Amino acid sequence: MNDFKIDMDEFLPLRDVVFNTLRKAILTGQLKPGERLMEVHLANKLGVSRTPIREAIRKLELEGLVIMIPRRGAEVAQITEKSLKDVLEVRRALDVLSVELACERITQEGMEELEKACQEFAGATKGKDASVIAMADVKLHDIIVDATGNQRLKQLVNNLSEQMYRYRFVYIKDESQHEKLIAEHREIYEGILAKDKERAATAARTHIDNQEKSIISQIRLEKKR
Amino acid sequence: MNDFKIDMDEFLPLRDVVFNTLRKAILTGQLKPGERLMEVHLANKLGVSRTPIREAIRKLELEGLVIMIPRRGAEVAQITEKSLKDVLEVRRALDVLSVELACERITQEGMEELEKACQEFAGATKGKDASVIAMADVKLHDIIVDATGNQRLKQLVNNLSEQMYRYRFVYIKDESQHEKLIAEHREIYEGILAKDKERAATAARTHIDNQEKSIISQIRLEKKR
DNA sequence: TATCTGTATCTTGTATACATTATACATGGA
DNA sequence: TCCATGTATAATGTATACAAGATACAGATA
Repeated sequence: MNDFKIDMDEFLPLRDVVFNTLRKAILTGQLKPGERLMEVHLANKLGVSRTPIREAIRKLELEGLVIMIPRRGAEVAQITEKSLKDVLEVRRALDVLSVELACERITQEGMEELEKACQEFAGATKGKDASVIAMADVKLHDIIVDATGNQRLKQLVNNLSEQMYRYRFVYIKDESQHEKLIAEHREIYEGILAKDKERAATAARTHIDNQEKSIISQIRLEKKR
Repeated sequence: MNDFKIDMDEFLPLRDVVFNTLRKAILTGQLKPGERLMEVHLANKLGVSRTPIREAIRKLELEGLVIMIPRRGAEVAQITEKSLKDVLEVRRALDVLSVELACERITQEGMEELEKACQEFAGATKGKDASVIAMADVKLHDIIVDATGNQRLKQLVNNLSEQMYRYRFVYIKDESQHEKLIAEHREIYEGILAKDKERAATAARTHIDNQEKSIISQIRLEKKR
């Protein structure tokens, strides 16, 4: 369709490139909780000056991914079991809102996309590549928030989801869970198709509940080590 | 209790002072939607260099209060009827979540504070000072989100609330609404007291619905001018 | 030995200088 | 008259220089 779709990062201001880079590094665990973010160090590593680094850090601070200590600088925020429960508590409410609104507002095409996404997710679980599965999962959920037509909601849900990317791979890799995940997605799909808010909401809640269990148990494992 | 409670802004980094200043200016309407934020201009006006100005703008950008246009700079975000409906749609869900969690988790002291806050709000409406009423309103809602014990939820609700501070004063000044507001607060209080989630949730929803009506009608008025 | 203090060093906080790009306006040609 | 193009201006994007506070460690003192 568009042969010129090159990497748009080339045209972003450095601060945004740095912001995306650092964020990804934090979310994937390359930068570990508690690790200090020293400006000159990062500037050398990324080959830019301190200015874009600083501006990126300001944004990460507001997103809650780093915490600032005055006159000492920034460090990667710790993720505690409590903070994760807090995030999931909010996300549960917003995911429920999303599917309810989707029931009201989704278009014919949206519904078709959603069905395709369900099938593609199921297909992805047949393969072994966790990142493919993760992408299929993201796409499916994106279709739902897009169907709400609420930009703010989409932004918030995405932000909250990203906070747990680190832990996502674990329950996505766990093959014994795949059938359950497919069924949960199916149930959400059916709920939206039937425009049955109650059913869709319940399914969304269950979906989050299961994620929460999986992630929390993983955190406890990590803590013991 | 603490005689040394001086203005802590003295000790904040300039970027935070600037951030708070600009944010307040936007939320109170001193900086109008569409108005450009030019760095040198602001730097001169506030008597600082461009660096803290830029860092403050990065944070405002992430908060959605300003939008960035590449190589052109920042301007105050426009608030459309659509964007306001989007924000309120999310806030409705989070306010409902807040009161439901408060039903489960509020302490004895919290409940007492809440009752006091209700009374103080009613008292404030007797006076003519809109900012006093607004503060009483903020305090009341703060007690509720605090009762949830969920920091993330608190942060998000506060952020979403702030987006409408500009319009708040209108329905707060409208004396004919005061009795209604007091009754709505009372109903939320009663719901939480009775630990009746359904009742509290319904009251919270009604509270937002009424705000929405009031603010939307005001925006339509402004648009006509 | 323990504690305090002073200093060296490192890091952030702030200001400023330089590079690059967008905008406005004037000038010329169709 | 209208449009295109060039140039001046002004803004942002980036880098660097300078100021000031925090940390660590050595040495002095009790």
